[in-house]
Amino acid sequence: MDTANATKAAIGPIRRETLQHSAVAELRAMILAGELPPGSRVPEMQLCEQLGVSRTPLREALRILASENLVELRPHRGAVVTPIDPNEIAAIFEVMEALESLAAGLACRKGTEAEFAELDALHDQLVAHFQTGNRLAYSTVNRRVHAVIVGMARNPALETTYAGFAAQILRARSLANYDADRWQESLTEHEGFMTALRRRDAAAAGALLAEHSRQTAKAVLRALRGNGAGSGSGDAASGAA
Amino acid sequence: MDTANATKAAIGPIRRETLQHSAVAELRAMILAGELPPGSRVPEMQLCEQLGVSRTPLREALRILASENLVELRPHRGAVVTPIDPNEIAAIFEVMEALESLAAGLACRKGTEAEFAELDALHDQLVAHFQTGNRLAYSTVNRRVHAVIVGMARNPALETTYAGFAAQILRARSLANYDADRWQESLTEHEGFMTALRRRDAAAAGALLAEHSRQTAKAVLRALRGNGAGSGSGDAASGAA
DNA sequence: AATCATCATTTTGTATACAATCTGGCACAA
DNA sequence: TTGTGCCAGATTGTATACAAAATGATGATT
Repeated sequence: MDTANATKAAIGPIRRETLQHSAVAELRAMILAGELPPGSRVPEMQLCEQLGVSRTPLREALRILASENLVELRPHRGAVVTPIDPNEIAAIFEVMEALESLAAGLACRKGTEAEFAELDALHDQLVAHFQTGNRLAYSTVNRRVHAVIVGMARNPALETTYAGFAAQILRARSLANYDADRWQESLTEHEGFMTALRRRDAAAAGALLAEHSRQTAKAVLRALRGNGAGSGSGDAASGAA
Repeated sequence: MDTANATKAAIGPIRRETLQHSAVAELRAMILAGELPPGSRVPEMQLCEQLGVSRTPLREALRILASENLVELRPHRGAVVTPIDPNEIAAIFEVMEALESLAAGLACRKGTEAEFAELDALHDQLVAHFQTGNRLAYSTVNRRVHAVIVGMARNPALETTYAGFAAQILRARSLANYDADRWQESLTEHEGFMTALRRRDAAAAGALLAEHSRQTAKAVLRALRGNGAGSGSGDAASGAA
């Protein structure tokens, strides 16, 4: 059957993406880009004509996004883009700290030479973007560095969980441009755990990445709370960062 | 959340649960009970008449279960109950170890006296069930102990993530009755981390719960692989437990 | 004037009908 | 016999129509 498919595929790459799948991708992009701001209502019919699909695939897409915590579904009351609750973000960072530490340790033991080389290359880009002052490029490469480290852990469960939390944090960051001083600190911390990674020192790398995560959390949360951009109601928010 | 629901329910228990929601609950129960065995195909129409709902809510329910990794959806090819892949389970246990350790540490700092008392009571039940030889009751209480600890961490993100992984592990356990010797070991480990928890010793509790998780992983994976019940293809499975 | 009940509008939840795709088997030719 | 192309059945993806619930406004009553 490979030959049959190959023949057909060679002639025409049969468009084979379900509408719901592309709807999920598009909506997720919209939300992560801040196009649909946190807390905004998301009427189904409006999105239908916006995306050019009917309600059925759109609703299924919303269910998927709800499972990623990108939207909230209230029965009979519609969907809203999940508001950024500083307490939720603080909680996510608590878990992220553990995940990054785990990832770093596993990466030291399971990463390939090629991956370590890629990490080095990415880190060089990071330094370059810092010196150029290109903030957007820096944070893009920054995310990629962490993603590569997580990937090196050879753990799909970890990877999926990490990606979900990373998306939430990205959303939180986008609405609170955080401290400029933090930039220098961040790079210094990157230098630190990169050194540990180059030595394949699992314990040190884990500890340093955890510390990096903790400092990032502190900065993001300070920006979030200072900004007052969140829509959540504060509670036991103190002890988190 | 119980209190909020209780308030409304107290005035008028307007039993209005959407069909999709109850369909999710019922299907999830079926899957976790092993009624729908891992790997089995799940034709939509068959489930429709079995649950007495139409395809629309059922499909949305399947999407939700897919996001929990309880079913897999292949486009145009239907859904199957997610097969138990020992490598996947090993990966989940790796993450669980980190999560349990995190939870124990946080629980020591954030748990209330009432919760610690509840833990003690549950532990007593655990001992009783062990002495009685009631294995089913033991494992039920066992799960509850861990759930309470996780709940004491006051971290919704952690709680949700933990619950998802716990469900997967439960499924894996159900199809491989694991070692009887393990039972005694398990109880001993429970005694250990309970002692640490009573002292509110976050570091020790974290370490002991991580160790407990690691030992459980080893036993479950040995049973899984010995049984040959999984459908996955083996790879880099060795270093996990 | 304020409060409560009632109703119309709007939005979501569900069912069903139609279109596209996959699977398996059959006939036909080499 | 073996391989290929094609067709029929079954299953999924999508659209639309209908039912139920929530929201907001309107009017009556106190």
